[in-house]
Amino acid sequence: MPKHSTQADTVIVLDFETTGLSPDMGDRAIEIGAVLIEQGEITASFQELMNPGMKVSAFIEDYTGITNTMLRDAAPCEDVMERFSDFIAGHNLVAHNASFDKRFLDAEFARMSCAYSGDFACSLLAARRIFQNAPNHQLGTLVKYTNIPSVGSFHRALYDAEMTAKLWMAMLENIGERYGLFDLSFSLIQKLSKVPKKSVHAFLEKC
DNA sequence: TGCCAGGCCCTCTTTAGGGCCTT
Repeated sequence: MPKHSTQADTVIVLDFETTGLSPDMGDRAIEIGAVLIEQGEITASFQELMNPGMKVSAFIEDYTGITNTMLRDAAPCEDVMERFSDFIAGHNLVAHNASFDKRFLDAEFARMSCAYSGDFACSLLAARRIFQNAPNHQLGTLVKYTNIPSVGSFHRALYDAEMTAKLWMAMLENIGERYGLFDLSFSLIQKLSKVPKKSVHAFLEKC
């Protein structure tokens, strides 16, 4: 879908579980989870395990709870990513530490000559500016810090995507209440995420 | 043989180093 047709009032929040940290070093995706936010509510979701064609390490099995046995019968990455491409078509994208998920999305899509039209925003960069007093900016810490109810398992793709989506909405609400901004655009949060921390207040005052 | 990420961001900075965050 051409870039100019990206829907401005919706966003997809996504999270990858992977075999490691770097697609450039041969790491692959093993699970994708995502939710669609429309008008402040989660209205759709996507979750699939995928077979990376290699064994995952004991560390990854322990870290994610995703075992080699679970992946043995999963669909190949290419099949899952083709379905995921349809799910995200036309939407802007959000992830916690988006540079990580963007690298894997780009790498998996590059293997199948697939592209996407949306822009990325990073909930980690935004949270570092909006919640400057949080103990740290790991997803789990921010979920507790913002009193988001949490009853699932972190480090599974759909749950992390859901928690990131709720964090994203909490950040929009926080800015809205503090600065009287109730028509926050995706691009404004992108710009906020590049503002020096000490200039965040002045930036939002001008909006 | 041994090693292996990358981007952001702060500071004791910019001719650099190291912590944070993601799996």
